[in-house]
Order: sequence, then structure tokens, then C-alpha cells
Amino acid sequence: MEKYDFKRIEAKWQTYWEAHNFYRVFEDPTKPKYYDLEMFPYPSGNLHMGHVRNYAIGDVVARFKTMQGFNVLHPMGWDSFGLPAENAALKHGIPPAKWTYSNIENMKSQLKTLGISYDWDREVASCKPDYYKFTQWMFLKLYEKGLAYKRRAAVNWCPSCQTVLANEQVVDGSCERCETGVVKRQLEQWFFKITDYAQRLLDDLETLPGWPEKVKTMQRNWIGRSEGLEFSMSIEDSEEQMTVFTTRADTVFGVTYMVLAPEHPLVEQLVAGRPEEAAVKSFVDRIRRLSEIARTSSDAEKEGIFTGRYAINPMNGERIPIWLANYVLMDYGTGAIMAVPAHDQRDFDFARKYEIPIRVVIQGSDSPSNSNDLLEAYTSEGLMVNSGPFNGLSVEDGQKSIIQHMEKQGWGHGTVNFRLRDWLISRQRYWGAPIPIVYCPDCGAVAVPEKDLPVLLPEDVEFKPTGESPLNYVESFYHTTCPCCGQEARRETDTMDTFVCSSWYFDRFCSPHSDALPFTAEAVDYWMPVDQYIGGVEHAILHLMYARFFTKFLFDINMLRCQEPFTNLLTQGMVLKEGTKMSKTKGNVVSPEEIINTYGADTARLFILFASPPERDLEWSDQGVEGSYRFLNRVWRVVSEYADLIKGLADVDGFGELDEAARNLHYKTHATIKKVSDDIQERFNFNTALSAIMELSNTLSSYREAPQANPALIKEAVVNLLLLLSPFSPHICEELWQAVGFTQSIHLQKWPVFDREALHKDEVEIVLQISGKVRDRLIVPTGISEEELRQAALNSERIQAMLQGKTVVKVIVVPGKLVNIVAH
RNA sequence: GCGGAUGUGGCGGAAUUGGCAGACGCACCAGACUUAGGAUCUGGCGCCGCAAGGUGUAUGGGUUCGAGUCCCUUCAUCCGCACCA
Repeated sequence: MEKYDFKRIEAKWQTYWEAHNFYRVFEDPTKPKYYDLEMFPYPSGNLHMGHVRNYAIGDVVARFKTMQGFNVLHPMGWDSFGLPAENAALKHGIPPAKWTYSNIENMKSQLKTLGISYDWDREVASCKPDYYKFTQWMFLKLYEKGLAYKRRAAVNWCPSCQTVLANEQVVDGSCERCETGVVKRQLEQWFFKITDYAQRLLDDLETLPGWPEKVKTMQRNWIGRSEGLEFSMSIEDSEEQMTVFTTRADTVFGVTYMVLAPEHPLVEQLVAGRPEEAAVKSFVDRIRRLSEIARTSSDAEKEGIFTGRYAINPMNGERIPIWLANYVLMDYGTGAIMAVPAHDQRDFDFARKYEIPIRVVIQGSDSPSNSNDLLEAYTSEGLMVNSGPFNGLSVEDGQKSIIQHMEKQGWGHGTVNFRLRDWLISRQRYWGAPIPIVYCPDCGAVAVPEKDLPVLLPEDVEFKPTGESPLNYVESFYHTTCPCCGQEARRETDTMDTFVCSSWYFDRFCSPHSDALPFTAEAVDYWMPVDQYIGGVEHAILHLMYARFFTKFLFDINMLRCQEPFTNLLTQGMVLKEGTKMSKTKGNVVSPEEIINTYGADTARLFILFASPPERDLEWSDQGVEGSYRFLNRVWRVVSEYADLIKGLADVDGFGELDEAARNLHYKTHATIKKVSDDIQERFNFNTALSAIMELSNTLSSYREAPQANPALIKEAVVNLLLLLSPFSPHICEELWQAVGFTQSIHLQKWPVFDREALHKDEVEIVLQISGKVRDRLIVPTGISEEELRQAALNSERIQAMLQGKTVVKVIVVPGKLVNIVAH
């Protein structure tokens, strides 16, 4: 027998599939569509195990759905703009474009050795002009609708990457990419008004039952909706007013001080020319200089300073001292708060430190009524006290009544606040899609006309270690004329955040060669939304929120007919080695290339899918890979052994008389079809699907010992074994499929359907328990009545012996499963 | 601090609806074949025990004829958010 030569087999079928355009797809209204998508990778240069896992999962889904009769779109492309290309350019002197394209080529060839069923005709790369032309088009559309705007703002600046970052890209006060501490800078920057979509982004999470709860919760928290009251307070001896936001309108009578954020625009004029001025200014300076981490961590000591000024509480006319404090942030709410120390822990801590009075205005059933007795802020339910006409109202009713009252008086109104900030998309970097804007001395910022797209990124630039984007030095790029008036003008030299590129690539895959528009209506109407999206959970907020935002916007301008891009989301776990993430610095990286060379792609895929369910982290095990390889060798041997027998067999109806071993094999075949179908379809539990396939293979192997082999049954088992395994390990199955005599590819076959008849058993094993403990087993006919089963159980010799001297209290009969005799 | 998840053999994991805990695989042990075996095949394999049997799903309690699964308690680990007014 020929031995399992995975190298030859895998190369052979990869070539065959490619030569025959196996995985090319077209819109076909006669077939149900299925869009299966894995997150497109950044072309870092080499495939790692995380990629392999991602694509192996996606490929099982694609091949499975194809066999089920769906028209499956399964594309692949490159998220190819980004900083690493520039760093490589600086380090090795290679232009970012060259570096990127050679990485793509390398990764593509690695990807091809995995045998994934991609339609390579639809390949896109976000750094190519035919793609970023439409990223720029997206910008123009957003600009047109007032959803792209420029403003001077305090932004997150990474000193190492020399660029600004979106809020979402700041992790623990540091740059998510290089972990350098982020500082605040005042800069003119472009934003997308994602906040206009905050409510819809929140509400529509409800329409996504196919998303993990964890991801939805993270997005909800990130959007951070809270309802409350916004109202103005007048300032003593001033025309100015200050606006505050609170979620606890019911505690407004408990306000004993006010706090402004140190950056609040009113601060300067409040203290101008007053004795407090110098101290306040130095306080503000000090806070401003603090890093983001020191500033925002919750265990930072609360600090503040009194401004010497007072505001008036509109509800009771009280004079309220105005403080500044580090714990109030300028970029949430109005940057000013009313402080109620009795009912807010932060205010409580602050008030105790600076000896500010505390006044109880909510009385719980057993909470102290005297503020001196408070050990901490009381934040639970209770009734309003010390609140004039509102006394006696519950927290909830109080909030409603106070808001109503304020609205009537014209002092304020009920409102909703979000934590979500507008998306800062400017990057002071070179390797990105240029922002299609021109600055004219007369017309100001002018959008580049659609017909002039793309604004080409010059590829032959010189990289100097200035830290500044080379675009600032390329005159032929920035020097231009105003599209409005024709006079000399300067191009925007900032580029777009790469997350803009990845916010619409799934639409592009539907019609990747479309020239006039980013995608054609026919194509997206047919393919979108993505039925199954697969990728790492690290994108739970950033990419997945931005992509949802873009989809909603494209819906609003009638480009798309769906409001959510991804119907089902699978977040795959990480691939670990020795309990930690594989990384170069730890030296625990297992290279896919090496594994594929040693064991083949089929083994690599099989191991990764078998070792763990997809959402969970996967511990890499060299011995586990060996095990998977041995399994494929067993399949190879058992199928090869039967190949001639099967080849010579004509199709027959029925299998004739079956002995016990034969019935067992027949049963196992169909039970496996059912189990594997359910495991893939309902649960994405590829590990248990594979263990079932292994069991079938084991049963088939044992059947070799059977005294009278039934060739038709063997054929049935082999055919189904190969069909069921083919989405997981496509090459070996294709080879064996041909070896047993079929001429058409296994990947063009129908997914098998189990036969209910075959799953019928004449006899079942019943467990007999006494008071819940297993004491005996009994084989009974399947259709036996409850009463008969009960009698049979009680008649068991073993049971009778063990019941000696005991009284039977109760007998529980579960048909087909067990009998539990309760006795004492 | 808040929110979410997870705790099952030596290991990865299974048990889908409250009904035989440990499927499948790895590792390990014994045997067969063999000049040899890191190939292959057969058998064993939670723990205690020679056995009968007992015991066992992080902890302690509860519901139930019956709990890995449901409820409460405590602990541990991981992830996310973190002064959001």
C-alpha cells in the first residue's frame, strides 16, 4: 500500500482546484447565498498560528455550507496600510509600498499551502489606489452629509508613533500599538461624527442574537448611555452661567459644592484678578501636565482647589462654592458637576478631605439621617428628605419630578449622555489613504471632487528620521490648486486611520472590480450582510463598532439595504504555548510553515480544530499534532485497504441481511452524520464533530475483524467518513475520494443526510438505580411500556438481592434511559 | 470597585433537555509483531482498595427520586471597563 504522502497530495489538489477555478463564485439568484468571512489580515510578512486557526475555522464553514447547497462567498484580502510598513522603511530603507507588496506575496503563498477555499479573484488590498480611491470616496460622502468635520481639540498623541490616536486606540493611557504613554495635545484634526449614531449603534445590538453577549456588553459599555438632567446655574457677580449634567436629579437639594474640570473654559475668567488666581493657575497647570494614566486612574488621590466664586442652586437659591478638581473630566457631560457628597462616593471622599458640608437628601429604611453618621455615600433606594416640596418622593419619582420642574422653569431639561466620542481619523503618517481635502487661502477646506479621486499617495518618497510624515516634504503632492477657485492651494497631508479602510472592505468583496462606485448595488444586495464573521475578540470594540457605523451610514445614503454588516459573529480564542501568547520575545512561536512542512496542512488544520472549541484559547501541543497526524494516517490506511473493494462495487439498493457487527457499523455511520452536522451547524463545535468522525473511523477499523464483511456497508461508511471529514482536511479526502473510484471532486458533493431508519435500535440498555446509585443494567426491547420496564427492573436478580430488607418507596421510570428504585 | 466568563483525571477536552461523569485525543503502563522501534496492532488507565465496594466535577450549603448541569455561600483564575457625574 502506498503511504500517506501529504506533500504530493496537497500540492496536487491545490494546483487542481486553482486550475479549475473551484472557488470562484458569482451572484446566482436561484441559490441561497452564504457570506462567510474571516477578518482580513495585516500583511506583517508571515502567517502565524492565530491566522491558521482563523482561516481553518472559516474554511470548515465555507466548505460545509457549499456542500449544503449554498452559494458561498469566501474572500480574502489585505488590510495593508499601517505603521509597521513605515517602521520597516526607516529601519531597512525599503519603501513601505515595496515592503508591503512583498509581504502580501509571501503570505499569500503561505496561505495557499493551507488549502483554504478562497475566491482569489476577489482579493483586495486596502493600500492599492483602486481600493483607497473608495476609502476617500467614503470620506467625501461623510463630509457631504456633515459627518466628517475638522476641529481643534485636545487629542491623544503618541510621542513614539508621532501621530494622534482615536480614543479607542488608547489602552490604559498608552498607545495600543507601542505601549508608549499617550499625552494630550491641542491639534486641528478630522473627526467622523459617530456620536450621531450612538443610539442606533446601541439599540441595534438587540438585533444581533448571533453575536457573543460579551462583545455586545463591551460595545454597550463603550457607548455608555446615561439618562439624566442638564441644567444651568448662574454664577454670583457674573453674567455667565454654567451647565451641569447629572443622573441624580433627585439629589439636587443635597448639592454642597460644584466642580469644574481644570480645563473648563470658564475657569480663567472666574479667577481673573482675584486673590485665588495664582494658586488656581498653578493647580490647572500641574493637572494638565499629568499623563493620561495618572490623571484617570480611579485610585488617584482626589485633589481640588476652591476658586473663591459661588454658583446659585436654582432649586433653593443657596450659594454653592465652585471648586476645580482632578476627578472631573472635560470630555464627558459638560465638564462641570453638581457635587452631592451624601450620595456619591467620589464627592463624599472629596468633601471629607476638604471639610465641605455633607447633606443627606435621600433616606433609606436604615440609613443614617445625620450626615455625621455617614461612613460612606448612600447610593441606594430611599425617599427624598430636606428637599422642600419634593420630600417623600422615591429616587425614581424624584428624578422625574425635578426634571419636570426644571423644564417648566426653563432651567434645564432631561437629556441623554454618551461616553462614545467622535472618531478621530487624522493620522500624521505617510502609509495611509490621503484625506481628500485641499486648503485654499480663500475658500478654506475644500473637498476634492469625486472625479479627481484617487488622491494618489506618492510611492517614491524619502524617509528621513524626522518623525514627521514624508508627505510634508513632497511638493508634487501637497502643491495643488483649489478645486473651487483654481488658485494655489495646499493638500491635506494627514492620512486616514487604517480602521477607516477596514470599515467597508466586506462590501468591496461583493464586487471588487467595480470602478465607478465602491461596490455595485446588485452585488451587495445579493451578498450582504455577512452571514458569518470570524476573528479575534480584540476587535470587539474598534473594528466592529466602526464597521457597524459605516454600514448604517451607507444604509442611510441608500448604498446598502442592511443596517448591520455581520449577522453572526464568532470570536475565536488565542493560540497559546505554555499557557501564554506566542511571541517572538518569549521565543515560544510555532511557525505554521514548519508544521505544514513536517505534517501537512490537513494535519495542522485538524489539530487546531480538534484541540479546543473555537471560542476558547487553544494550548499548542506538539504531541497533539502527532496524534492528529496519526489519525489521518489511520484514515489513509483503512480507506486504501478498502479502495479496490469499493471501486468494484456497483450501487445497490439495500444492504441485505445485517448481522450485529454490520448493524452497528450502519448505525454508527448515520449517528455520525447526524452528530457532525449538528455540531458544525448548531454549535460550531468542531472538536466534538471530529471526535465523532474518529469514532466512526475506529468502528470501521474494527469491522475488519467481522466474520462476514458486507461490502455495501463498508462503502457507505467510507463514503460518509470522507464526506464528513472533507471540510476539515480537504486534501486527503479529495485524494481518497478519487482512490475509491469517484471522478468528481468531493468538494462538489452534497452534504450527507442521515437515515432515521438506521438510527432505530431494537434494544436499548437501561440503567437500574437504587436511590440514585447505579446497581445494574438491563437490555430491553425499544418499545417496552413503562409498566413492563418497571417490572423488568424489579425482577432483576441483582436488584432483588440488594433490596433485601428494604421497603420500596417509589419507582421512577424514565423510558429508554433508566429506572430508579427509591428504597430504605 | 463595576461588569462578564471560567473552574471536571497527569494534560487538551466531552457530557446538547436535570438521568450511566471522564466520549475523543495526548501522555503513561502492559503485551503482540520485530534484529530494532520514536512505526503498527491489542489491552489497561480518576482516586482509595487484593477485591467486594467506597469515593469523586474549586468550596460549603440547598432543591430533587436523581445535580458537573438548577438556587444560595465562599474561594481562585482570566477578560473587559474603570473617577463617565
